[in-house]
Amino acid sequence: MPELPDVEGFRKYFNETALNKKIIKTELISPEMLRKGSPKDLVKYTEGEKFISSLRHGKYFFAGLSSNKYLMLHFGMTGYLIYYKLPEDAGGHIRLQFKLDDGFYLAYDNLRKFGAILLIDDPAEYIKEKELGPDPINDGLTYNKFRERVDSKSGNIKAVLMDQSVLAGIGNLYSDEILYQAGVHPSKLFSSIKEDGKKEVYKKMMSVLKAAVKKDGDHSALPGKYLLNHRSDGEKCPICGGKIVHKTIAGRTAYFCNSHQKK
DNA sequence: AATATTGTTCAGCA
DNA sequence: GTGCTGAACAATAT
Repeated sequence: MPELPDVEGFRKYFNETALNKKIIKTELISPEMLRKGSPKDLVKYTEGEKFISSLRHGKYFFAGLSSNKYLMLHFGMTGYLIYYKLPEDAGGHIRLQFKLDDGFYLAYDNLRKFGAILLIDDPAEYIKEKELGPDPINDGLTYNKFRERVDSKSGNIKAVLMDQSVLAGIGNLYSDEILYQAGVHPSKLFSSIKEDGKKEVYKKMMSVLKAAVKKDGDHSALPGKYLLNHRSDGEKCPICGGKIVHKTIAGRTAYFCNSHQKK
């Protein structure tokens, strides 16, 4: 699930469950997911420490620790956070588990081991290292700023929206959703879109992300006119009655309406 | 049984 | 340097 709205949902969940709690025990069940540093250090800087803050940039989540370090989690395609009292209520693929001082556990579950676990010093530095673009929600991205980031790119609009160095947080599903709402074909070049269309892409990007953040990334809670709940071939387009089709664009499976998103 | 999958990164090529 | 494609990563569902 994890694109910007989903990860923001995890952050909220973290705030409601683990923030300001002390870690009694740290268990790294899948040490290969720790992409740098030693498991020993992960334990050293988390056990006995408190979670004191949380932040998110794009699809990256950071939990601030009282040891002055940050736990960075990337969720890949299948990661999520889960809070539970009984270990049998944990997900089936727990990779990292914290026992908290309230008797509950907070864990990072990830079926496929894409994603990453890291212990870092400074989120801002990490974001710079990764060359992540601005986060449209956190950074209050204006239309001018959006144009500044996107205008220099020559790839198709879907690829540009998904490029984390242009903007951080949009992936396959939400890029499709934004273009569907804006009525723009995913394989169009941004430069070939008329002024009005460009503005529409920006507006829909902001409104779709905001709406999804409000629903904590829960797709089924989004309005019926969203493509997210109609991502399959031959479905009737809830906006214009056209047909939903798919095609590989920017290396991913793009779904779009073959009638109101014209090339 | 072959194929697809909400993400990232890298090699190879134009 | 830019952009595109395909592969790799890993595990599951259809």
